[in-house]
Amino acid sequence: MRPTVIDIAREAGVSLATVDRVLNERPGVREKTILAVSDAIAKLGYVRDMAAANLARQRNYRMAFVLPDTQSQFVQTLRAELAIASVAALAARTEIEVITFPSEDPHALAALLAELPEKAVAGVALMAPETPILRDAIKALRLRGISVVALVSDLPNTERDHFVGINNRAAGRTSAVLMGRFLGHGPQKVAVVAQSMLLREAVERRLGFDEVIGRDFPLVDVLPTLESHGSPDLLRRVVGEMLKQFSGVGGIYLLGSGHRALTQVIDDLGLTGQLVVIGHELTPHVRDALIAGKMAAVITQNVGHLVRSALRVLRAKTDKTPIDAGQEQLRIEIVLRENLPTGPEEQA
Amino acid sequence: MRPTVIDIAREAGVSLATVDRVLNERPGVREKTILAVSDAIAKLGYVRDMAAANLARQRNYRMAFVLPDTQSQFVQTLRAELAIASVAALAARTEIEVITFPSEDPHALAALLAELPEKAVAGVALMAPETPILRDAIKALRLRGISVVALVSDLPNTERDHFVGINNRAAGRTSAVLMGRFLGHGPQKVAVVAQSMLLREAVERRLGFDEVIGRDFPLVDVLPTLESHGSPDLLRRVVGEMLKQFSGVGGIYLLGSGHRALTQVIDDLGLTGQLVVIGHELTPHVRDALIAGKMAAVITQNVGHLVRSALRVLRAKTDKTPIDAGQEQLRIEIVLRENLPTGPEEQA
DNA sequence: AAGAAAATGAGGTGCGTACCTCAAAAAAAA
DNA sequence: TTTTTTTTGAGGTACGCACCTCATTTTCTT
Repeated sequence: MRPTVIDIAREAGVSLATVDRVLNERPGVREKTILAVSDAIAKLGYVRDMAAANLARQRNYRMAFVLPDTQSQFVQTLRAELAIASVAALAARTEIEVITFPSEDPHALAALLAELPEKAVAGVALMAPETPILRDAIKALRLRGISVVALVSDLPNTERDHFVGINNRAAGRTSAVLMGRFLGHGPQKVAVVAQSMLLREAVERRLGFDEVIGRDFPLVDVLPTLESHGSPDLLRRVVGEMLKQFSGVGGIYLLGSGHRALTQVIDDLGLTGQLVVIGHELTPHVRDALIAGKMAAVITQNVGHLVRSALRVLRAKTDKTPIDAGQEQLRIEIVLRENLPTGPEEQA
Repeated sequence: MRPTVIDIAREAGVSLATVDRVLNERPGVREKTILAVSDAIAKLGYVRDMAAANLARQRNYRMAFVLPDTQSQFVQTLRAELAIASVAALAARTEIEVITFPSEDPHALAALLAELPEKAVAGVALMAPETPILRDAIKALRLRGISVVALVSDLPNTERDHFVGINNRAAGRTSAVLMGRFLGHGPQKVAVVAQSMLLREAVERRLGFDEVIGRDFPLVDVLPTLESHGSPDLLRRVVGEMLKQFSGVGGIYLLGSGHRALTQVIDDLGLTGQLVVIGHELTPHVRDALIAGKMAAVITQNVGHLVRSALRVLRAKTDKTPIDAGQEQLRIEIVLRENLPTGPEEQA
């Protein structure tokens, strides 16, 4: 039979009230008594029943997910996963609130964060670029006892409790190995396309990519980054020009997610299948491109895991419970057509 | 405020006892009343608090993991992950019992399974090859209300509730794509090495491998499978002979996990770095081989996720709760040196 | 309509924990 | 020592639910 607080009290020779004071770190207990209780806990192998504890505590975890108003497929996927997780979270007395901020306005973001304490939020998962204002806002949240988790892109110079996401530099390195090996032998050129090099992730991936190409694939020449600034037309134009201008381009590396305009311009030039196209984020369009053979590989992270991991970490932080590092480490996933996760049902 | 059973009773105009009868599917309630309660549940958006329910139920989930006595690194990793999961599971009132059976004795396995009902086990996760005797044993377990989950290798013709693991055929296909692309152009030969082709996984992977090589890489010639039968010496000899006999061997595909003897024989012949070696299961040795550049890629599944998924599925089955297909779908992971998980623990 | 059967209600207890109050005991300070 | 302060104990209530009993009401049979 699993030991309960009553067993601990008996074993330690103290009352239930004292055990309770020790367990919940309430004041008014001598060091000696705390030790006696701790010993009893260790001896009996007591594990606190968090379910019962939370029930008694009447604790309702309100967690906020703060996301930019970007219309990208990645953020949309994230929102979709959040919607799914919300349902499941309800059964674990956790409520998820999704808050959207204007992606270009750090002040608005800070203002939204400042409102959180009044909403009785226990933790915040935040996907936003780091700015001085944001640093202050996070500091303020932490001071009010609200846990903060950086989502997707890290906020290394802030006081966030944790980062949930992948190492983008390593993701870039992974892309480079695949690109280099898929290109095969002989001198080749690789074009790099990004939405904007102002994005931290893009910069980090590019760094990792260049690092490995330079080290392991000396015959591969990486061209300067082309920026689309979110415009399909611009993307089409710059890529089109690049492909006409440079001969010997064997691959295209997308620092962001694959876009319809990109595969289309390749199609238009009759180059489909001749270029090794590698990108990030397994969005619906990228999925199609993989199946159609228009992209060779995608480096991604499992957005479902991302959301669940953020939730678990936030819960652990508010419960002051240790987190399982192995479980929370997100993998840099390589997806080819052949290991594309199928829909909900695949298992034979 | 989240609705409780009391709210449901008030809304439906019935007593608490009736709501309870409906919720727990106890007899003695008219169809009409059941509907009234269901409507109230739907209207209020009631979600049963499983934590409180299980607390009241005094439910202790005893789950058995039945594994072969194989000394392979994969099974060892599995055991290690189970040990980790046991600690975490305890906090969720779940006890894990690991049972070992002699891998070559289906009767002994069946006998062990037959003992489970007396142990008050709620569910079983089973890693074993399918035999007629096993089919009967599983059927008997199901009849006694015990959930059965197939682990790692599926038991498709049995009455198992669920399969937790990857599709090995798809894993073989994935290996083939990498092998084909890594080999580059020109005619090449690929050797295939397995412990034994009696293992279902090995057969399925080989099928998937041949399928894709035959379809997408017509210039690649896949040699017959070499079997090591678990003996490092035999492995060394057959691979050594093969490499001397055939010229133009550019790659080796390991249907199982990488073994020290294999990389050694390649070393001895001075072929390290010249062969594309691809295998399965990220065991400690394979990890080293990746870092040293002796293996190009590993196709694997996350054993931590495997264990946690099996546990979640077993819980869901005993609770008669729906399972989240998205979360339980295990990914076919591709691991290169550059995206090797850096976590504190090993993953296989 | 009377009796039998089925459905429902009222109320209680317990699961393991949190948190509260008030009195009593022990330790520290005077 | 006495007084003050600190520590501890005893006991209660609550959380949301499961499960039990027994009385009462409703519905079905004949």
